[in-house]
This record gives sequence, structure tokens and C-alpha cells, in this order.
Amino acid sequence: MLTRTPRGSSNKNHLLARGVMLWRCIADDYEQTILVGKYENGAKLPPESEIAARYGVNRHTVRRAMAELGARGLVRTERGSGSYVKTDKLDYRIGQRTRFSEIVAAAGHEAEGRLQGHRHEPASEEVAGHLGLKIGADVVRLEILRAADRVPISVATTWLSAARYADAAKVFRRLRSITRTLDHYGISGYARKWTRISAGFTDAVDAGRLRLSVHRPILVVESLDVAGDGEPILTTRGRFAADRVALIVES
Amino acid sequence: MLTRTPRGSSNKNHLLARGVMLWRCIADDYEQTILVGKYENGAKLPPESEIAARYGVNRHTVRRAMAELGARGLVRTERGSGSYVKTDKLDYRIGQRTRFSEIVAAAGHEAEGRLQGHRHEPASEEVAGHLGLKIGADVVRLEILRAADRVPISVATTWLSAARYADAAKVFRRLRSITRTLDHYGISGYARKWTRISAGFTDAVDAGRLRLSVHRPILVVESLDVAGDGEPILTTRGRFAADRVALIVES
DNA sequence: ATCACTTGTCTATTGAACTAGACAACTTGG
DNA sequence: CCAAGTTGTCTAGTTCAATAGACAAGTGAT
Repeated sequence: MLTRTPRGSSNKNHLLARGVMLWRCIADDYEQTILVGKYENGAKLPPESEIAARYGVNRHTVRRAMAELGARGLVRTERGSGSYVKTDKLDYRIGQRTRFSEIVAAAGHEAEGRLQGHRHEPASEEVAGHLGLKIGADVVRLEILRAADRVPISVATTWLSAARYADAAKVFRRLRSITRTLDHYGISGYARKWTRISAGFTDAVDAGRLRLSVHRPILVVESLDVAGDGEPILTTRGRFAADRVALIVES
Repeated sequence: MLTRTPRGSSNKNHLLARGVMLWRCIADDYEQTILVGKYENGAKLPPESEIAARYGVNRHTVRRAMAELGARGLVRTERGSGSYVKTDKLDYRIGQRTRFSEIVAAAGHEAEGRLQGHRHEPASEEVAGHLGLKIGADVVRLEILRAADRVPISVATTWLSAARYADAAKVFRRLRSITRTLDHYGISGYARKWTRISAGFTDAVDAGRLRLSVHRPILVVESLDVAGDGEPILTTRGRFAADRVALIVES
């Protein structure tokens, strides 16, 4: 069944990009097949052994590719049964009380927030305007990656006034939640003031963080959260994987 | 200088795509740097040792990346001296007498034509119209990759009437030139009747053959060649790497 | 001519990708 | 329950990416 020459096989060559591993090529190939709509949501993929035979490849290699698709949130694999396409989207309801962990928990998934990076910087005109600060005022900038069931959902850049929340990064890293971080600073109730939604495509950096290919669609969500007394607290620019999330706005 | 942990190093992570080799990431990164115009044509790149240090990587890995850039025709490496950016383009003059090997030889390079694939097929409406055949008539289809100094310049699909040139693929594979192939069939002088030029982007297949990234610009050149008596001989749809070729049309 | 610098080549080692095969654990349908 | 089919895991071996170091061969400037 398998050829003896691992190099110049037959049906591998049309994928084989120089410097890219086989399993990655297969994963990308299947992602295209799925995203182009050849499988419906919940449809069953062929068994690993069959896929392996079709590509002229070992089953372990296919398993690696499937693991990748699982990590990308495109496929769910069930032992003894098979692998199933998963293209349904998480409903992300935007309202006054928008809390990532609550939304994800309500949908029956496990929420996770990881701080990817942080720094102090002078406020841009935009950020200063939102937070009611002077341009150039010291602000804390956080880069946060959020995931549901280990599948990346969004990357968000959040700015807070450094005067009040200088150690926000340290606190967030420990508490792993914006809600709990603000709680730590004595802000118990905060509310969404406004939300601005646009769209775009992944750049190389976000694609890597979100485990997406480049040029996949993203939803860009800018927002401002305020305290109970209307005082601006934080402004955020989030990029949501449009393949995995739908934003719900009640009206 | 080098960290002891090969996994979670420092300045590697921003490149590291899962399932993509390190040298490929570095090559792609440098390609971007060059194509974005940060180096002029003929500019000298930093020595390999310095690049290696900057990426936190072994010099051999950088050498692999440079070899890749060489194969893509973006860089020329000179022993003992250094590596130099090569973004000048081959002038490809289109006229009545358009012969790839002559154009390349005149520019002082070594021409090469490789048959990538071939088959008989029924003529499409377009091909039939060009060659003066009935739709569905048997035609020979050749896929030819052309290179100058081992750097891919174009991929071309060529159609000939199967009635007259049934074994064209076999002949071309031996003689490695359209001119010589037609000579073998007794056609000594052929001339370009018309040429149609448009543009587009590489798909995955052409990108692989031309050793280009996907979404690089290509020049699409459709043409018809006729015998001395005006009889249509072959029609071609060529895709030229716009990064490496400029088409010259005299008027 | 010499010397610093750069690329080319060689050897050796480590770890990961991929192959190969076997068997356990689980699901599904009869 | 049983049997066929499918995924999960384990061991073993080969190939190749990447590291590490050393030295040869060539270039360019003083």
C-alpha cells in the first residue's frame, strides 16, 4: 500500500511546501476543505486510516494534523467514534454587563484569560480621549488572549490609567480576570458604556496568537467600560476570531 | 550569547509558526524585509554570523535560509565577500520573434525549460478558437516551467493540435525547447501573432512551482504563434513571476 | 604580503518528524 | 452481548532539522 520511497511519493507532492512539515500541510489542506463549506457543522470526517491512505501517509501524521485542527477549534475528536466538524460559533452577547468568563461559562465552556504582554506607554490621542486623560499621560497597556475550552477566541489590547492601576499587569497575571482585577482595586461594579464593531483580517502576529491562518476574518471590537459613577476605567481594542464567535447585540 | 533552552528562546518566538521549519521562517522574514524595500538592489546583507546572532540561531540555519532566498532569486551569495540583494528584473522583450532561450541567453543567463506535466484533452472554446479547430477537438496540453540560472521565471500552459503534434510532450522532454520541438516537426520559422497581457496573483500550485509565496503578483501572458503561412501552431497561457521579470513591448 | 573578515565544507550530536506495527479502550449497530 | 470499526497509546527505527565547533578557501583593504 505504501510506497518505499518516502521522498518522491505520489499524492504527497501537491501539498509539500519546502520547509513546512507534512502534518501542517495536511491540516491546512483540511482547514480549506472545511472552511470552503464541503462539510456541514457536525459532519463526520473520514476515519484516520482512510485519510492516511488518501494522502499516502502514516496514521500518526494524520493524527498530528487532526490535533492541530482540534487546537484551531475546527474539529472535535471522539474516541472510538470519529472526528466531527465544529463550525458553530460562540454567541458573545454584548450589553452593559459584558464579562468574558460569564459568557463562556453560560455557554458551558471553560474560560481562560492569559496575559501575553504588558507595558507602560504614553496615551495616544484616542486612548486619552476615551479615558478622559491628557494626551501622553502614563497608561498601562495589557495584551490579553482569551480562550474557551483551550480554543483561542480573541486577543485584546486594554488600556488603563497608570495613575490608578499601575500594577494592573501583575494583579491580572495572578487573578486571570479583568473583573477580579478591578475588584482588587475596589471597583465592584463596572459597565459597558459603548462598543464599536468593525472587521478586518488577521495579521501575522494575531494569526499566531489565535491559531488562525493569515487573512482570516476578525471582528474588531473597541469599547469603553466605566465605573458606577460614570468615571472611565478602561478602554479595549479586541480582535475576535470571526470563525469562532458571533457577536450578539440586543436592541 | 546563545541561551541554553532551544525551546523557549527569546527572539525566535515571534517567527515560530507551528509546523514550519526555522530556516523557512527566517527566509520568509527576510523576503518581506527585502520586498518591502528596506534593501536596495545590490545592497549587502549582514554577514551570516550576525544574522544568526540577531535571530538567536545557529549559522547553519541562516545558511539554509539564504540558500532558499538564493533559490527564490532574491539574493546572490559570493564566497568570502557576502550576500547581496538581487531585485533587478529580467527584461523579456515581446515581439514577433519571441524565444525564451534566446532572450535569456542574450541577457547572459542560462536558460532551462522543464516539462512539468502533459495530457491530451478536448479543446476548450477558447483554445479551439485560437488554433482554428472545432470545440472538443483533441489537443496536446503541456505544462512547462522555465528558469534562468536555475531561478524559475514562468510556468506556461501550451496547447497544440493533437492531429499534427501528438507526441509533442515526448519530443519536448528530449529537446527541452519549443523552438527545437517545432523544428523536429518541420516548422523552422514561427512567429508571434498576438500577445495579451494581464495580471493576477499566484495560487498555491504556481507559487510552489515558481518558488514564490502565495499572493505574489504574476503577469499573465496569453499568446498565439503561427507558421510562416499564417497557420496557427500553438497557443500559450504563461504566468510570469512579476518580481523577476519585466515585459518589454516595442512600439 | 599580510591580516581581518566572510563564505564553504566537514564531522558529530541531539531532538523531532515520520514511518511501522501492535494492542488497548471505546462506540455503534445488530 | 458481540463484533466490527474507530480512536488512543506504546515501542522502535529512520530520516532530517538544528546545534556546535573547527578549519579551508576566498575577498578586500592596508
